[in-house]
Amino acid sequence: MTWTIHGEGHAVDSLDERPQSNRRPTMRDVAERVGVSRALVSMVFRDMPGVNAQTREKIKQAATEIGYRPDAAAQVLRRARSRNIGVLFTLQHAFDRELIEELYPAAARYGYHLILGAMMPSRDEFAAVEELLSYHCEALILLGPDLDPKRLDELAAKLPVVEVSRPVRREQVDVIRSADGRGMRQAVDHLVELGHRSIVHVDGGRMPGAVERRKGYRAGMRKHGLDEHIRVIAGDYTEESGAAAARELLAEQTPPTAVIAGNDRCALGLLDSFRRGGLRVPEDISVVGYDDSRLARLSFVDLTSVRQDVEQMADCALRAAIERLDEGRTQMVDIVLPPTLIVRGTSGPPPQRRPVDVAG
Amino acid sequence: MTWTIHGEGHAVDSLDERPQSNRRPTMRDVAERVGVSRALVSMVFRDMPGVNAQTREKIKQAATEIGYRPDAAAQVLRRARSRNIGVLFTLQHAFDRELIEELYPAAARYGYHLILGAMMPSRDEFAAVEELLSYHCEALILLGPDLDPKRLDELAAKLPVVEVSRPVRREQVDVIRSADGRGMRQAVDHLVELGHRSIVHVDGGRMPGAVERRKGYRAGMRKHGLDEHIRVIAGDYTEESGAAAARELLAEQTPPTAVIAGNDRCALGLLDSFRRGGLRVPEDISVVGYDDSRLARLSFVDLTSVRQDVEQMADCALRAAIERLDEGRTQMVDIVLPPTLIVRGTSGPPPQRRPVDVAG
DNA sequence: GTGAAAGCGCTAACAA
DNA sequence: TTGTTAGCGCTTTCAC
Repeated sequence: MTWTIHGEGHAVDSLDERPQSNRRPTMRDVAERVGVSRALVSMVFRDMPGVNAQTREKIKQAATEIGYRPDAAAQVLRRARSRNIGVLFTLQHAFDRELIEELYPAAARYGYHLILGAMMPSRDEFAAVEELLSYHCEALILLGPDLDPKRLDELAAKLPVVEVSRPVRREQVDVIRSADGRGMRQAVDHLVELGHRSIVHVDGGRMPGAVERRKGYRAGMRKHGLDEHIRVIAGDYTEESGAAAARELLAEQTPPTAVIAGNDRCALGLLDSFRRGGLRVPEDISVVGYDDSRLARLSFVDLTSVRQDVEQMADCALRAAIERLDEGRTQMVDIVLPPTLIVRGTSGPPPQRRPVDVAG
Repeated sequence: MTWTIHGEGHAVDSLDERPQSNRRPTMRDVAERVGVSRALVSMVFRDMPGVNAQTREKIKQAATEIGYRPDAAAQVLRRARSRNIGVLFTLQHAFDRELIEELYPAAARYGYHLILGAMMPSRDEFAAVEELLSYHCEALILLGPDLDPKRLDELAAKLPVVEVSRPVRREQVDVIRSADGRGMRQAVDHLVELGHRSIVHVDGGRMPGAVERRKGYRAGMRKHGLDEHIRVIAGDYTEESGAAAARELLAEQTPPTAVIAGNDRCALGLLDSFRRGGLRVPEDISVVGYDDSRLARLSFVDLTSVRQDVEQMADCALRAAIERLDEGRTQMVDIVLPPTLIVRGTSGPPPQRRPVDVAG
């Protein structure tokens, strides 16, 4: 291991370097500087009415001057309510990031704070949840994590829990999701309208929404009388699973004319492997994804995909938590938002072929 | 907008549903249950010596029974040191996630806690930093964010600040990065050894590490006497910029035989567009990425790429902070870790061509 | 090996 | 409109 270090680590006579041992300014410091009581400073920082505008201004300014900043720990400790909402995420899917992005403004709108809790191979669910609870989170929003039902019930007995995307069906766990079944049916409709009949689905196994998407695919196919063309290949929402499915299909005599992937990552694997296998998309085969992720929108991917309304999902998730927190709701709620099919360049009419299966 | 709601939001006579108004158990509850003092319980939870093993056991068990969990807010408030380290990230690049993943175990090793602060379009740097400071973070690790130098100096005057990947060169800001210049030279060496001479670099503009990578590319080319083949196309670490560069190159009479991308995302754009343009990789053109991200490792991408040692970067970042916190270091440190070229399937010998530029 | 007591910085109820 | 007061749950001396 080679490294370069500029500057050695020797301590100096700590006098001016950094205001060592200079404890952080407190409310008392601000109050004394202005010559008012601490309570008044507190009111100013909580934007409470009943403080002379001039005094308010003086206090704000004094605070800035001495670099005062409210102490979240003290606030959380003292207040009856923390107004903290914990967000448990895994960052495994681009969708997580998009949701978190939307959660921030939504939380601000409702006067709540978000506390992020990462769940990772190096940090299990338990550690993450404990941390969130130790910071007085009043509710939990779960983005990706695969908590087992028992644990979920335990948590939900203590505080409001909202699952996003995973329709868990526990008595006390709210669920926000998009109508995955409907989204899939839209995808099937779209392909059928283009003239496809042999449409395969590469699914997402046990991943969030995968069951509904699979069902939606089957229902959509049946609706068009394509029962005998129904075919699901097992996958897991990864590029690899898409690539594997593509290789399987490429090896066949009569590959399908269209494939609907469980999500965009899977679609990406399909796209790449089909093209490497010599198929043109969409001329030889159509591919449809799910999520309308950043990936799908890239000009060179240009993937037809089903879009979930992330902004609204974020808002609903927060609202679900807040309804329990502030409005006394105790009944479970399962909110299903409508998805939208975004047609792009990877879907088109099927290739002309000798009418070999006009049996249907 | 359509949605389905199962269950209506009417409040019930709050008696058994959820232990309403049941304040969370405190240390006092545990102490009373066991019949000891609160101080003792505190010692047990801090794993301090000097507590009878049996008593310790009884206390732990009582705590579990009543569902006691230490209150982080109270701890942070009371303790002289929070041992919290704030991590400011953007999630724009896969690298962020990998680093965070490694930071957790590293922090645990040193007895510190991580607090995540997301910086997003919907949440500016200021809000994120304020939040971290309000939770008594003792040091800040910056992953992606593009703080301006002035702000950086201000922060560094208050607490240790460690930049990962961005060599910012401020008097008091520690930097952990990999030797991007060296990594690029390795990439150039590799391609030259394969027989390439016309090697283009699609750079990363002002993104982290881009300057060094660009310099490394130039230096590498010069080392091999390929000065006149030096060519940098402007990019920004996105797939789009790679795709644009590829289109530009495809339109040329004599495209280069190899391209080194500023990062893997850019390489992905290059790969896709080259293939769509009818070029085979690596037979017609070689492509090398940077970061060795999850993307590069996908079997169907199989990208030759330069790997940064994420685990070690995480460890160094934490150590840099801790050296200032606990060991009195006050001199800036700039740690440069060696990268490794990972050769995969997108680089190979250049195509045989009429010897048109054997001038060099 | 154990317990009593004094706050950490802040909020909220009340009094002036 | 402003000030007083009593803790929130925990840590940390210091005395027993």
